[in-house]
Amino acid sequence: MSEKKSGYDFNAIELKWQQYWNDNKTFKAADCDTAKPKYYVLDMFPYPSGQGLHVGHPEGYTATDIVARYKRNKGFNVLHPMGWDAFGLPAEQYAVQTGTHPAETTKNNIDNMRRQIKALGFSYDWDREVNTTDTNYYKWTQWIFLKLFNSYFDQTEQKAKPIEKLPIPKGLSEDEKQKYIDDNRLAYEAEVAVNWCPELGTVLANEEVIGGLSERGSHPVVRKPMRQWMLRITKYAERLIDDLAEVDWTESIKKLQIDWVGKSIGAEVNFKVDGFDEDIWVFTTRPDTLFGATYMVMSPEHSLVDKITADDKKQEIETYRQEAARKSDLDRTDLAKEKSGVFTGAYAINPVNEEKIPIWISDYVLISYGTGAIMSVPAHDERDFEFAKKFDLPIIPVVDPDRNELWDYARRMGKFASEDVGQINVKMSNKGKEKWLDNVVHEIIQGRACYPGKGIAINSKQFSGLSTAEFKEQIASWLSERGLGEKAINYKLRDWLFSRQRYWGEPFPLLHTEDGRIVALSEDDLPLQLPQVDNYKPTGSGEPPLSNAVDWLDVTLADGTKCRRETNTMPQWAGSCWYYLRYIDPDNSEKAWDSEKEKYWMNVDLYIGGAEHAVLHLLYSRFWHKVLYDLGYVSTKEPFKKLINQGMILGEDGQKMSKSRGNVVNPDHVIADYGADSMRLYEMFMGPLEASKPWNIHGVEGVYRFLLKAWKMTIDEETGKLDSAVQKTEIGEETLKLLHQTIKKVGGDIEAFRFNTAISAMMIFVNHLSKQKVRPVSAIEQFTKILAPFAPHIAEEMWQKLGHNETLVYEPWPEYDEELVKEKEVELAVQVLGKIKDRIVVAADADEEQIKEKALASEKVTVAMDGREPKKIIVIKSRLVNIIV
RNA sequence: GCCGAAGUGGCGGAAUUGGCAGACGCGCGGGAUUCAAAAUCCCGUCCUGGCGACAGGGUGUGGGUUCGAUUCCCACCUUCGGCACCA
Repeated sequence: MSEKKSGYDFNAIELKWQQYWNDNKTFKAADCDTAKPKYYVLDMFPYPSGQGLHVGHPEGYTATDIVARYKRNKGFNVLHPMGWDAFGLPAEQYAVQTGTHPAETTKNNIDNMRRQIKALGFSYDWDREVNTTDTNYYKWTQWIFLKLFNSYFDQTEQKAKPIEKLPIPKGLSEDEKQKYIDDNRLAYEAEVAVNWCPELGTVLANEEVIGGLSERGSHPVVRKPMRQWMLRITKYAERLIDDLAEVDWTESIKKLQIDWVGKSIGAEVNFKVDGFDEDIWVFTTRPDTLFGATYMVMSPEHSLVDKITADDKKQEIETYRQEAARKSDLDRTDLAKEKSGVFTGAYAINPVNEEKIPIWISDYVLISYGTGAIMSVPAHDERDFEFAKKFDLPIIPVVDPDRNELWDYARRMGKFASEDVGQINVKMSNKGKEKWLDNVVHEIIQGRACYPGKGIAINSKQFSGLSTAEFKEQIASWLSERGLGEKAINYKLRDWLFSRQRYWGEPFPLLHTEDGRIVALSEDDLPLQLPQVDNYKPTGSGEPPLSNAVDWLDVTLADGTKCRRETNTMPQWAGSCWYYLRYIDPDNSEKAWDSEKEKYWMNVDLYIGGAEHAVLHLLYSRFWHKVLYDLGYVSTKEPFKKLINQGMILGEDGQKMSKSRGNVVNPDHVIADYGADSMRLYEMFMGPLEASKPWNIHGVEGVYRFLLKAWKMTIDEETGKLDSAVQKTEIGEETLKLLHQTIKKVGGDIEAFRFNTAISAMMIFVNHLSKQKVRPVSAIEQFTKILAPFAPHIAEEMWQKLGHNETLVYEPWPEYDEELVKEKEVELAVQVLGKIKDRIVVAADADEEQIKEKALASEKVTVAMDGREPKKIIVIKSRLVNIIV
């Protein structure tokens, strides 16, 4: 399209100003400038994919750019950086297929995406660009890893400390001492079950496994314990929840994080195994139902299963375990609707009543949560109830339900788990409801139905009659006194599996000695560079690709000890966990960042990115930040003050954009046809930042027309100079009022991230001003300033044509006068009994009496009142009048 | 199943300490300009009835609170996003 007859040659204008900003380093952020307040605006940095930018990226980037530019106008020293989260699988897979080194692929992709991002005119300080795959960057990722490795978590102080300060129990041998230390590090090695695909020779992520088969090629996948590096994020569970109070995030994102951490309070209880000298610990949130525990279930992976299984059950147990191993975590829950399990032949002793209860294994018990074993109380747990029904195990009720809670529970369930009670009917009469509840309670205390709620204890010896809450308290002390259990807190959050069997990631700065010890590199030996390899595939035995780097692999220490390097690499999260800190001091070769600069810039005032990172990235990042805080490297508890998740931009068909649907919009084309300013403006005009909304190319035309109109009200189409209607005169009353209203609205909307309505206000102003025969220069100048954060190129060009030589990036934001914003006269709706009958115009400061008088004087109102007397007259100033008769 | 967000014209959306529903933009209809078209400009545009002034209805559905509800409360339906037996 590229309509340039109007003189609005956006391609030329945009190129010109991008060049200007670049040459003049207009957006360079000054470190530690105490003359100005600082403002740190951060985008989630992108993975440089071969597809390049999609229209979703610029949405968040435009929002932050508007804020960054606005804050500069408001006198802030703004830090607004950009970089690349460049490790990751796609470049590695491309390397496997083509032999191209991932570094080369990555560089090309970055060059392309940088070009695309620059074409949108964002005000980044490009001198601070970071790249997680750069050795000068990942040197410090490795440095942080060493900090984790060389720290432990002090339980009483609830913080990380250097490992040298770890108190070591007396009387340990050298080996035991070493093991004790290693077991307390924040980074530790463990055998964990991973999704192993023998055919592909690699470990797969949960989402790469579908129905027990690999997503690529449909090969069988099994759960296999493998040696992995883990990070002790669970130590920070409590603080990750508590410190959310300090940040300005929406309640729903906070809740997402809280639920992910998944704190639950209960007790761990010790069950002896009958005939063995073994203990099985179980975690329960309902220690008050111990008397109702009629059997026990262990996860198939539980370490005691082999030991306690009776000889005649071994075959059956082994078969079941193998079946369970074949299922991924997802399949276990999704496909296994019907409960399954096998009896081990062994019995446990219930500590409260010495009853022998059978021990089963079943895959509904997860090895990774709690202790990997549960006590089953079928009368008060739905899963246990289902299992007991299926295998005909006894059900002993121990809670007489609280009737209110039972009613709520039954209503939520929609039905009740017993055939003998009729369907629940929400519209039941009170009497009917009581009768129905009587029946249900009867079913429950007969053990024919399950009720998981609170109530009064029954069948629990000396504890009978206690409320659930009292019982929990008393049983906890009772168990504790006898050494049979303790209060305990469990979290759904697991320690972070931090190693990957990949090539394209940060190498761990660790050595394995011949005799099995682990030695960390010293900080002086960093960076540990990624070696060249001929083959990017894992070896057939599942060894990571780095095992192929023979020259790199073997190391001999100064004392002659022979070592092998760690061949796993870090996950993509590692680099993105701390990039916001490197932006503060990106070229520092002595330190990860200077602490004066850190104190000046942190924390991040505004962080915008996709909702897909609302849980993991933010949790991991916050975890690292807290460790760095404990060790004194950062000055704030939390990294990100204000967080916003932008919504998704859908295709024109309202579907998620994807290559297969063919509905992907390429920003390059939009910029070529309508310009970057139109692209930016449209992405903000579509709707609220946080909502998902469909792309519509006609919408781009709409905002383009707005820019064109703004251009034409300023510039003469023929001469390219100021239009003759633009004159140095006083601004007329009406225009002045609208101008001040617009300044107020746009500023307020930017502060509240309501960019769509800010643009609409500017449209109203341009619609008004472009109709005026004479257009005062000062009105246009002020308008240009408020347009600038949204459409910076056209604004700079207009600013220049208005006779200014300097960029308007640092021009002060226009002030508005509250007096001028106010309307002098207002129109009120006059209602009779809530229905609008007429409208009256009154002075803005008219009092109630005057308004009433004027309203009652209306002829239409008189007709509508039909001779009745007003009983009450409600006056809402500047809104309406309602007459009640 | 659980948790979260949201349902407003033909479309994207605006309006909430409860006070004139539909700002702004798209699309559509009509007109101007043009040999004609594109572009541009002007007018109209929630629905129903009426030539009309006007009347009635209207914010997913059904109730409730209120002088007054898109906004608050209860129940339900639908869509999207997240989680997945967490004892």
